[in-house]
Amino acid sequence: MNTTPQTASDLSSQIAANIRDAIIKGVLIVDERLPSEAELSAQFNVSRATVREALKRLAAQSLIRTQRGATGGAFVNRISFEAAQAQQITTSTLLLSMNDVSFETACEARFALERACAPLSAARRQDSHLKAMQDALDTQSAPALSDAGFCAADVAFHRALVDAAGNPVLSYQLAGAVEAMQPLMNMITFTAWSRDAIVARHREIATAMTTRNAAAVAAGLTLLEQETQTLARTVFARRTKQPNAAP
Amino acid sequence: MNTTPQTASDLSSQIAANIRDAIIKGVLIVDERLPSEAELSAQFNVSRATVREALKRLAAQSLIRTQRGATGGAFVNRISFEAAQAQQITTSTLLLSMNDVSFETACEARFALERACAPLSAARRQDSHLKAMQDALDTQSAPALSDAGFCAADVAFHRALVDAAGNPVLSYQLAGAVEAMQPLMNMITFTAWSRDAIVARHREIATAMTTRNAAAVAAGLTLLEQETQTLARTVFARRTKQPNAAP
DNA sequence: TGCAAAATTAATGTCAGACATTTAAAGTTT
DNA sequence: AAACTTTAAATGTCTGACATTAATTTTGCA
Repeated sequence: MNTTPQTASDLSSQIAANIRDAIIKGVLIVDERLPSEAELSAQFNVSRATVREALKRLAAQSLIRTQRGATGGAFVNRISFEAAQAQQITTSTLLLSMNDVSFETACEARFALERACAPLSAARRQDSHLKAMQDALDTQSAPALSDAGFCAADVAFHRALVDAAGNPVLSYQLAGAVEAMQPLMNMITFTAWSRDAIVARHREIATAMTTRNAAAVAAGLTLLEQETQTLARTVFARRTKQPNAAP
Repeated sequence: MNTTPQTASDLSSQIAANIRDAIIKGVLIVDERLPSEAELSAQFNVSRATVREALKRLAAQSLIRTQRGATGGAFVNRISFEAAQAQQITTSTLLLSMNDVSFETACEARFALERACAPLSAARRQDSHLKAMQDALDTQSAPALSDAGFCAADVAFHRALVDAAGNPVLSYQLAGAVEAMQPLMNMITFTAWSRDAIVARHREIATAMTTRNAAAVAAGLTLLEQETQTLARTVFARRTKQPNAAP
């Protein structure tokens, strides 16, 4: 397995890596208490400050949690899907914004992944998922909605679609892809016309979900992807011709 | 956006969250230097030790890097796909092992995602990808190979398939799904017969990739998924009947 | 003058020890 | 027995010092 082979010269990294490996290999199990900071500093022969820096690193990855008080200490954390998702979203968002990933590439990835859910979602969707999609649709249809609000409802719609697959692993993996697209989508100014087009596709997809028509869900997603790509190209092309509007 | 709404009572968490938000919102840009630890401790009115714990948290998420020496300091890091992948793999692996996700659920997610790549991979694959797949196949065909080795080659095969899609975002998102399955796969003891079956499916997929037959790639993956699920069910059923062998 | 060696400096990395705060458990009193 | 108090053990924070690193400046000599 890949056990972070980075040669970290500073002690706190080494200690963090050491404990991390113990957790990954199962030497330390969930909810087990680590030795106290004083004991760890004795074991590793470093100061308490150094141990603490190592523990903070692990806490940042949700690998441990700490508790104060008499029976407190550092405990191996059971990573929850929620915590993992939150981390993944942060990382994915920054990854896209910092590596000038093209809108095209990100969009393609997102819809490809979402189509992967279509068969499962169509088969397993509950009424709650249909309702969530309908609510998002209603929000998106409001004429006075801001662009940011429109995008947020868009995310809600697609997350409902993904969650309908009833597979938490799938939901987790896709959270990053769907949410990380939001800042890129926010760069687009949606005209009333383009909003109508998107909402129309969403409506088709929602209908297909209701009738459990997997192929139609996938087809709707493909159509939506094409229109989104076209829209983005148009917006970016116009912006290039006429570089900056008023600041 | 979701900006880690956790009410962290300790100062180092608050400071870390503060700086993290500044990076996410673009107040601090890539390669920009943060104030020195002494300056930060003055700004936030805390000791240097506390600031350092905050910085270590950010470093653990690859948000910053630090450099020693006269012109050193903490710099906003450009998160690389590599670093993000490594983190995602660690998180995904622990997530699966700690939440007793069933083999079935994980397997379903993995193949669903992989099928999402099939059309793109078939269309864009280069000779290098075919070669990587072929190499993995050759490795898997060796009769004296250990189970762990067989699984490692399996991962290599599927990663080549994913990378062939030529979409770095897709590769990043799927890295977690593919790699995190490995420990679960390692729980299975592959008989010679089941290995042959898997290799045969892989061969079909490789052939379909060569001829750029997207539908055949997807079909091959579906077949492989079904066989893997059946195999796992068999193995686990036998293990339940006859709980522990020699330790 | 030009260049190499040495000193300077500014930053992070580490240490030691102290005190503050939190929390559970043990002890005490009514 | 219940409520209160004390104790102890742990993390959280602060202070000040020294070690180490690496860029920059100064010095010294050919």
